[in-house]
Amino acid sequence: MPSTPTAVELRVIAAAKTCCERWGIEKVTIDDIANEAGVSRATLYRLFPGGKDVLFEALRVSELEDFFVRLTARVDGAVDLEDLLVRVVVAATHELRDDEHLAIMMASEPGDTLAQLTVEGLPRIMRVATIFLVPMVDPFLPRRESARLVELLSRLVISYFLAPSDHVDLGDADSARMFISTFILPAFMASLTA
Amino acid sequence: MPSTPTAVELRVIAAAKTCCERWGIEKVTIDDIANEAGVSRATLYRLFPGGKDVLFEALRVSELEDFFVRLTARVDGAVDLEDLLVRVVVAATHELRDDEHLAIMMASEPGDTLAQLTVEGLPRIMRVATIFLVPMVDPFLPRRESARLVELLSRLVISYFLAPSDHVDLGDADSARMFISTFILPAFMASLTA
DNA sequence: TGACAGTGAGACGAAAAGTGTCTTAGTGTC
DNA sequence: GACACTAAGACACTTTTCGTCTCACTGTCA
Repeated sequence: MPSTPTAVELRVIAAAKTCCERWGIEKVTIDDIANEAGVSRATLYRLFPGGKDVLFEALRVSELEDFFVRLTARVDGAVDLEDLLVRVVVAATHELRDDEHLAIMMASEPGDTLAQLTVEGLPRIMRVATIFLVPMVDPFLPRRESARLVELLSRLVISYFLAPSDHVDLGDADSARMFISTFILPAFMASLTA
Repeated sequence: MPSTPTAVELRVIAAAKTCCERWGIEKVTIDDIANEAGVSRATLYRLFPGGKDVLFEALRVSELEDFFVRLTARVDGAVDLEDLLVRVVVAATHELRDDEHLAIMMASEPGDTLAQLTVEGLPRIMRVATIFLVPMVDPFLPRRESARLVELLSRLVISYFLAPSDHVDLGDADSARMFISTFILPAFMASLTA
């Protein structure tokens, strides 16, 4: 939604991220972030009216978009729906496992971080995931089905990331392919256009 | 000076250390520490009247004593003064370099941490260093000279730790021996009893 | 059993920190 | 010279933190 953040906005968001990693979201103050960004408090409130809440919401959206931009880059060249889904799921799982900021947050503030991956944050994740992934799935499925599929897979990737299973490893291509062809694709078979 | 801290005191001090590493001394509150220690705020104030200042002073003394206890263990069996000094200096330098807590503090709050190694903290360091080291040097020197020697070496170890030199590496036994025999021992020659 | 030391919980007012809005003055651009 | 944008900081307000206090509870020892 934030069409294109300006340079100052990006600097402030980056500062928020830095401060957040250093002190945890609980301990950060608006002043900390303003100082880190080399920006006055007035400017910060002008850019993000609403203060901390709005700013951190922007940070999360920004991170989420970065996440999917990287993901998209790693998924190019899929030949069919199964191939596409496997690549997306595997890449997303690896992205999550390699996300340093996420790891720091998870270690220092598990409660808030989990909430951002589940109850509170899931709607936003779904929204951004839909924006990025539905267009990729569209060639293979009717729009309504694409959205349902993306939602289903997003939820599953997060769930298996948070609580790994003995039976499936969505970070492994073979395992992911088996999982997807067995449990996911059949439900969408009737709608398959290709 | 704290004859023997009780179990509760030790738990509170450990909690202070943990919180300090997690949030930095600036951001920690008494409540944080009390919670981490599983102790009520009332108890904390009862144990450390004066609050944060007194508590962190106790933490520093505690760390300092641990430091010298470890140091003492690594210096056993010196045969003469030069040998003893080399061992002490090398071991102390390694202790400093390997001190994780110190590294974390230095990274997150360089100002305060440096102050604790120089202007503000040096008197305490000298005091504890004297208590631990003078008895080890005593067999070789008159008491007054021992104290002066310990002070001199402590200052040098800290200085070379904070700002390493191209000419001397006090973490290296040969280099330290050269340094000590050239620049330190001659000044105390006249007093040598052995 | 009853005195007693040690504790957790939490109320309390005071102090400090943080918040959000505003004004002012300065800077660079058109 | 008008303009947009900003840093600095004053301001009233809210929230957090502090330090002290009381009170009830729990074990321990006599």
